[in-house]
Amino acid sequence: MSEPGVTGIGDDVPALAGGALVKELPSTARGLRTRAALVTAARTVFERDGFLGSRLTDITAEASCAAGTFYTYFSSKEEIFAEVLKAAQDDMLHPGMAHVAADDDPAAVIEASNRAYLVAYLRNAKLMALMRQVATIDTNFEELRRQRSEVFAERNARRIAELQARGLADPTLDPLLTSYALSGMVSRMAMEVLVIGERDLDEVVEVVTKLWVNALKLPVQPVRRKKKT
Amino acid sequence: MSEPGVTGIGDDVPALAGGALVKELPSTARGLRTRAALVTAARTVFERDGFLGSRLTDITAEASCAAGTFYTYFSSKEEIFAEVLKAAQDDMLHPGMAHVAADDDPAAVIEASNRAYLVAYLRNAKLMALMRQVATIDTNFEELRRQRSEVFAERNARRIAELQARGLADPTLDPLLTSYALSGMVSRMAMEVLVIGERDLDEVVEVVTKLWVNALKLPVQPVRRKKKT
Amino acid sequence: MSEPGVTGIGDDVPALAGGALVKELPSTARGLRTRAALVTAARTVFERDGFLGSRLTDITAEASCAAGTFYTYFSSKEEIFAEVLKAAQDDMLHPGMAHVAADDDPAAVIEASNRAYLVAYLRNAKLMALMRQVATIDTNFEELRRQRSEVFAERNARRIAELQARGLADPTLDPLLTSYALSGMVSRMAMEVLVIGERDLDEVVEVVTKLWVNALKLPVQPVRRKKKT
Amino acid sequence: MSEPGVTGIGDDVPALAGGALVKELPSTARGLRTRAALVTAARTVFERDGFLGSRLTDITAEASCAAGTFYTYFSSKEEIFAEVLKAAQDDMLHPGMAHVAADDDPAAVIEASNRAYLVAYLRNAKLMALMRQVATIDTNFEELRRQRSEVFAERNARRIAELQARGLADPTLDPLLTSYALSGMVSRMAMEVLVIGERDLDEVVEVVTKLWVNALKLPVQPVRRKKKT
DNA sequence: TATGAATGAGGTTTCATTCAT
DNA sequence: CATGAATGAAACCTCATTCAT
Repeated sequence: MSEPGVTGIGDDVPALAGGALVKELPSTARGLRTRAALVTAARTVFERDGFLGSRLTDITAEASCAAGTFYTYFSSKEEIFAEVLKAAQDDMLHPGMAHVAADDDPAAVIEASNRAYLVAYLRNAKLMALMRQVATIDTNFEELRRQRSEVFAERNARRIAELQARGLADPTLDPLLTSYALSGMVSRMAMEVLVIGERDLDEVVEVVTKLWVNALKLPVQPVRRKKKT
Repeated sequence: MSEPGVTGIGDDVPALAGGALVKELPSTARGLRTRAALVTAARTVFERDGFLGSRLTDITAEASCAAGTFYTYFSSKEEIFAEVLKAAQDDMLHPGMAHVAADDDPAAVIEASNRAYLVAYLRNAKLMALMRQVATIDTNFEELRRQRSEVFAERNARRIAELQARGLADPTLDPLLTSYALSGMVSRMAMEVLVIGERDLDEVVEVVTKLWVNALKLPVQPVRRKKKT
Repeated sequence: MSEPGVTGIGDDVPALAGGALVKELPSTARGLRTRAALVTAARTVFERDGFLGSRLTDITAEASCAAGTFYTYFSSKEEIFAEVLKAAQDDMLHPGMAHVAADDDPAAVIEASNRAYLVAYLRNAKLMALMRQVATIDTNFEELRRQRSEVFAERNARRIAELQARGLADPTLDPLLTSYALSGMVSRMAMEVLVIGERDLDEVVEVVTKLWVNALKLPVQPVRRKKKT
Repeated sequence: MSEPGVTGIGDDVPALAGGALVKELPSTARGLRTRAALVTAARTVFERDGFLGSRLTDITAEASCAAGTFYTYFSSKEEIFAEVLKAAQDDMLHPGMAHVAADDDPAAVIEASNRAYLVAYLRNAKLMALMRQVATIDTNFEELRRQRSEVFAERNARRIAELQARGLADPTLDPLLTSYALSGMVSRMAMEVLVIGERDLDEVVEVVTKLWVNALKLPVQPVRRKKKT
């Protein structure tokens, strides 16, 4: 969910801290309920007050439980934030990415991919902004973010290389760097133009797709226009 | 300095707070010296520990003065940070942007522009990272950043429109959105690939320039290769 | 307790701040104990060092708790001072005002009233001095004091008007202004002569009562001397 | 000026600190000018912000001089405040107390005396409030205030004794205590009713005079009504 | 598990006072 | 005498974290 073409936050990228120090899941039903309430409350509070602006007691208050209860399940604000991300990721694993026939023309695939990404971004805009903030504060999250970008960039780089191999894309472009640049471009547009600038989704999809196509010098096929979301 | 083609941080974009509530400059030489020492110390400390990680006493210690002296010149960490930005901006007003003949082919202009931007970015990489952090923390700086992006995006949009008018660029692209996208792309590459990824400058210049050229569908002229910086 | 004839600090005069922003009472016994300890400690410290001279840490030290604990229950020195006043008020609600038969002669009523006031004043002398100090510092307490004076002045004014109606008091006196003057006189005597001047209580009671009686031109009845407290 | 019948602040009561530690007067004209400017500025600032609310730098700023200059003439806020009082006292030494023939009836003398007091009080209301505040803060000023009250109370006590000796006043009243009570009454009315309550001067003069006369049981002479101010 | 009071380190901020120029 | 920058002690206040119940 950090880069276009993505279908979830972090996908299978391993969680923070490697799992060693993280508290175990509660065994009782009540425990599970409380824990879940805390995670939900944390997302609400974080989105309302920002990561820095939130106090643990705000979160426990929002979850209607005592301050001390927090430490039954988490050991820090960072840890519960990671949990919020994970929950959101689960919620985004099935972004309903329009299935495009594998033999579709590359431009259509790119457009579908970009649209799916931007739609998901918009739906989780606040969380994305939050993630951006936390990444500048906590090195672990910065690293997490970087790892994800890399995963996606590499995936897209493979696609680009493939298109080059099929003689469809400009062969003089370095696939990985190109992928970083174009993926970053879409991600940037999502925050700056779509969310902050409040531009229309279709407009943004159109322009980034056109720029991808042009940049890669893909041959333009007879347009089979897709209906809007 | 937030977007490619830029030659300074903010250029003539007005500073934060408009100057009304800001403490006035000291009248004596000694005062000016101390104030300057604080600004220098602040940059050092901020770059070393981050904005959040820095305490005012770290700054005064670095400047070898008493804690109270800070308040003689500034009223908050935010205020001295703004001053650090301003000082850096002055330092960057003459980035030695390679002069390109006005009649040069557009690709050459774009390349020069991108190179100048990336070089300046690299030189102030830590400050840029800092700015990114502060923008996610303090709305005023976020706004400042946005205003600057806008200025540059609009400038580049005018260039693009011009190229379209001259029949050199893809006329179907919306100039402003395209500008946002491509400018953002370079800015993103600066931080992610050049600074964090530690990729070679020339490599990055080459790829972003090629992508600009392709994206705009500029005609490629016989290459007159520029010497490296 | 600010004016003669009074039987408590503020009686039913509403407390400062209306209770809206004030922290709520703790729910546990331990919390109530700590809170009470703080209020007691505050009174001790305030009476010893004055309001201005007291630091919050003096209060928490006296209450044997950590500095931060203060903020669990109060948000400022003013707030805990209001609480000290309230506690004292409760302590003074039953000043054992000598019951005087309603058909007693007015002079006897006045004497009993003045004596009750002065006795209570003496018992809370330090707190009264404190209140005087705080009223000159904090507008809210000044206002509180004023409201109380008004309440009592009006009550006494009604008594005076009644005596006038019964043909017992000088009918040319404005009841309200007279009440302000005579009530203020007793209150002043309490602080200046009784407390600071350390004069004998009976002496003061005698003179202020005689002055009230003379001033109102009450008829003097055959004296049925009351035994001293 | 602290009690009725008074014609100046402190009259000849010795100044604070006995004169030992107090800085000497400047010898040059410039010095005298600066010092005077500081005293004037101090009164302005104190009356505007209260004693506690005023910072030395506010005073020097108001006097248009440097912070350090303050210490050329005074060693503390208290010291300059004493100086403000002294200056005001000089300004009030000639309150134009209506001259009353010595053989006038006592009631007329009392009325004239009360009126003069209340008029002067009104003219210096802010300073009086200030004095009240400072007296609760600084023991020296409290003592100063007490000494003055005493001086006036004793003076008035002598008058009362005289009236008793002439068979004009109730001989059963203790002259000193009575004086304290009645003088305090007027002083109290000045602040509470005249200044804070904004009642009409004549009204207040009338009631306090009548109460004095009644309280002392002075014989009422055929009224030779004085014209109002 | 849940509670919520208690803790106290750690930062900020003020301003009377000094002193070199 | 005047200046005004520098000083630094002193107080405030917050909030993550612990722990007895």
